[in-house]
Amino acid sequence: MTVTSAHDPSHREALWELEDAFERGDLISVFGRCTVAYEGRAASDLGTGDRLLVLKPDGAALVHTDEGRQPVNWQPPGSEHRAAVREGRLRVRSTRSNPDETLTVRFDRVHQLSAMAVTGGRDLTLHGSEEDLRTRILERPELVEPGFEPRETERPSSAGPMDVFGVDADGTPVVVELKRRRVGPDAVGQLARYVRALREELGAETGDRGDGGEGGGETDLVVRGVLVAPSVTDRAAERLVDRGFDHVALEPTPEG
Amino acid sequence: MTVTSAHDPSHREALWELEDAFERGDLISVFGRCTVAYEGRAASDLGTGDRLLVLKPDGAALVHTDEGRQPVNWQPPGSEHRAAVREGRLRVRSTRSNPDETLTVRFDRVHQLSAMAVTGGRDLTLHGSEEDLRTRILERPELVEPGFEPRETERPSSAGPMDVFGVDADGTPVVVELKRRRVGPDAVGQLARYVRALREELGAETGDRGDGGEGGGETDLVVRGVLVAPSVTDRAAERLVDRGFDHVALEPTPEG
DNA sequence: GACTTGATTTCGGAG
DNA sequence: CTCCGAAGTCAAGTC
Repeated sequence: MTVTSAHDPSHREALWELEDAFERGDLISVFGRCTVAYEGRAASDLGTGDRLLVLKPDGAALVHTDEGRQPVNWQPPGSEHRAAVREGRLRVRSTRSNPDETLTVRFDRVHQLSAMAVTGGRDLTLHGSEEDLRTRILERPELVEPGFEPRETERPSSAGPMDVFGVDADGTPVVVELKRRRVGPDAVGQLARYVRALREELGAETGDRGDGGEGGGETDLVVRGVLVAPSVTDRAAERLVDRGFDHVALEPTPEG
Repeated sequence: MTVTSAHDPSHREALWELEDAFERGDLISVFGRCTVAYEGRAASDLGTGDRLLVLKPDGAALVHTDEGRQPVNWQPPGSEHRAAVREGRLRVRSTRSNPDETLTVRFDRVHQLSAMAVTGGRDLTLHGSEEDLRTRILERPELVEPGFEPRETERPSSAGPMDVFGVDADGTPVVVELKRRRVGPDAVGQLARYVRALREELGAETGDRGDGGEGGGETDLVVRGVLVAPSVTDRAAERLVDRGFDHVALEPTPEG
């Protein structure tokens, strides 16, 4: 494992090290006093201060301050890094196209520069995702409700693919929307789109009533909607009732 | 500006440096060969490999590989960092509560460790956000349509606050939903929620017709919905027509 | 605290 | 390439 490291390098030295590191495909970390400018989908400016710049061989660039999980400025993978000394400062610029975006970091001083070749070991195994929830339901459909029979996942519709499509004990079609965590009103809207699309597809007699809510009631709903999530917000619960949909409380993995 | 730097430190040396850096409130960068384990809202494991660990004094922790804008593992601000030598490895652990989450990085070897005190210079001026779009519309309402009069921003409703509420040239109430970029069907659903809520609030005669789409037409809509965004997807456009809403093509800043 | 929405969201998959 | 939805989304503002 080769690690390059330079303490308080001159701009020239830093430039050489950066260009070598770009060439080698290293992962790079630069501490220094700098300004940052971004222009692309939006535009931003950041005054002088000490920050950490991370440059990745895939084109990603991250400018981090001492706070926050998010970089204060960045450039996504696919960008191209270039470095130069301009007007007495070390300028690092990352550009990409589609959309055209440019991130420019200008260093007054570079305090510390490190670079390391990094390959492999990128495969993360994650548990507790929405896919885990789907697997759980397909293996134990009764967790949705007794008699539920999944028929298809990612079933296409004019509104896009629905998470799980199946039928209940009465043979009534059921659209199931899965969420790995507590959900708000948007998820109900999403479920409603799929249910509506399926009702239209099946030529359901009821059209899309059930919207109005009060009074009418959900007579002869030929397509049911079920939201499977650990819990729902109050507003989401209201909308579920309005639409005549059901909520099933379920975690992506057994006992959290 | 004080920068601490250690090349190929022993675990003991790295531990001392880390603990000092925690004490000083430094921003820390660690290159090394490590495994990563996460447990909390979900759970994940990452096998041995060379990575960059960034530790912030606000509690944020980031594990970066050579690819991607996103860290492969992380801990949000508010966590607490601790370091120790265990079983011949340098273990760095960040924990937080609510939700209870733990990130554990175990280093076989530390290649390079740097730390620097970083304060201030965190104020970013960003242009091109949704707020800029709102400002633009409030200053030049005719960009929405001739005769449009904004009356309120963030107007509350049972469905949440609407971006802009106003009236058109005929005095008809208008709900405006703003998006800084091209939008899909979800934005139309969001607008529909606000429009429906306002119709109910105003005791509108039409309820929420206009859904069925074909035929009926949008007779006597007492509340209009306008989506302001640079552009919309085909599916979103269909839903706009279904609902009887309008789209106004507008960028958050002049000549984007 | 919970809730809602925006974001230079990023990311992955399908068409 | 665009479109669509998930994410350990994060982060900000409000209640």
